[in-house]
Amino acid sequence: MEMENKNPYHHGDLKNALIRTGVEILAREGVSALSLRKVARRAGVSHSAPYAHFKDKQALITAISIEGFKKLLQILESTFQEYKDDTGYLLSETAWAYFNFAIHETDTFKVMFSGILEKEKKDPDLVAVVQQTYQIVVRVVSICQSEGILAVGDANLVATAVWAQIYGLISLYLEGQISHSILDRYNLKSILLFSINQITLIPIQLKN
Amino acid sequence: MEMENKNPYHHGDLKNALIRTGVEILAREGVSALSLRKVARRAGVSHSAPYAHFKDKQALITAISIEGFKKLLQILESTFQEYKDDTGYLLSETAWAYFNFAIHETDTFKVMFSGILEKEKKDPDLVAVVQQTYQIVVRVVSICQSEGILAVGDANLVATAVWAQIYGLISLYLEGQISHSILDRYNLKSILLFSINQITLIPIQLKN
DNA sequence: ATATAATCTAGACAGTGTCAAGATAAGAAA
DNA sequence: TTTCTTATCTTGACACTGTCTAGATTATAT
Repeated sequence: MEMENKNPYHHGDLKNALIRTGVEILAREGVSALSLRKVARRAGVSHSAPYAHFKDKQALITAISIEGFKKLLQILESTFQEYKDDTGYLLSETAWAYFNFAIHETDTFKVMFSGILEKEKKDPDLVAVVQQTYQIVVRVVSICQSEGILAVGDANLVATAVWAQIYGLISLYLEGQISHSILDRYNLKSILLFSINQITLIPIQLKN
Repeated sequence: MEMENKNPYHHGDLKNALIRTGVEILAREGVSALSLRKVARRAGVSHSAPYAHFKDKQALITAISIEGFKKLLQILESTFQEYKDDTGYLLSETAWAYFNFAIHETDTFKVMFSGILEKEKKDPDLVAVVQQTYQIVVRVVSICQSEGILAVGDANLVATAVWAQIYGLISLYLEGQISHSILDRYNLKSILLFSINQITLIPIQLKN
């Protein structure tokens, strides 16, 4: 919670302030409440001030998206550090960390992925941080392969399959597409674990 | 391509006309171009005429969504009929049909699932058709289980896992999150097949 | 100190979703 | 048939939105 004390009547360090405000609105009021004008208003500037720092609304969203990926990256990174030697739990804990992020930062997650960001707009910073996130999955997969937990083969392909599995489950859950009969009978952790174990060669578990 | 010939100066069978127009706009100009006013304009009525038939913009989108699910349902149904006895191909062809639908009707697919439709709004008709779609997956999974292609266990859970796998891959692809190195090396069919085979007990193939 | 560039404001434009009042037609009741 | 009622559709308004232009203000560099 660092603050820029200088309150220069006319300037601040907008850009970052706008991103922060955007992230807040996203977390508090959801993706549908995220408008450029509201961000500007909330940040205490005029409605077209953001255009000095962002080409578009899309550009702001991309910046927010990057912030989200950084946070996710950090979470996955620390999970990796914690379990990189406890290989029996590595995959499941990584998946669970991913899932947790999506559950708790739902709207950020939605903005990071689905719909809003079109694939043409490949901002280099975005691409970079997405790549880093993906690389963690690849690393986890490689270790699991050498431990006999995942089938051998092109680690990139396997990583894509694993990522699709986890991401698919998260998406279906967030969109309320997982049948009630399932949600009533099992908790999320079990469902996730079961799904992952469809992919593993030997069953793995979640810690605690 | 049935048409309502009667062109009653003042009335038609709006509601269906609005849905059709919406579907068209979605297919031709994408989800971001889908506005209530444009649909109305295109259908030749005033901008608030739709409110006689739909509570909301959301309600129109839900109706369009239902239309999409019906189409998907029909595709999966006919794929099922074609391969229900050719069990070696049943799972992969179902998955491929699903994938194809998503590729060709991308924006309809996006509307059907992600983001726009909030999970609170559970229109009974929508829920019903989604259920039917899901049931096909369950049926496919059950057959694959009895053929030793998929692991035994709660068919609902396995179906969820399988669906998550396929849906996840589709989503990642549509959002451009599948790494270039993979897309360059393999074609979509192979990637899909590889992913599914991570889940099967014995390798399956795609026809032709 | 002055010129140049970055930043911010104010105002406008064409869109949007939604609501309220009223016109128009269709169907039911008399 | 004529009248009443209800569904449908139009017009106009309101508060929003993203984006653009012109001008004010400040920082930076010369």
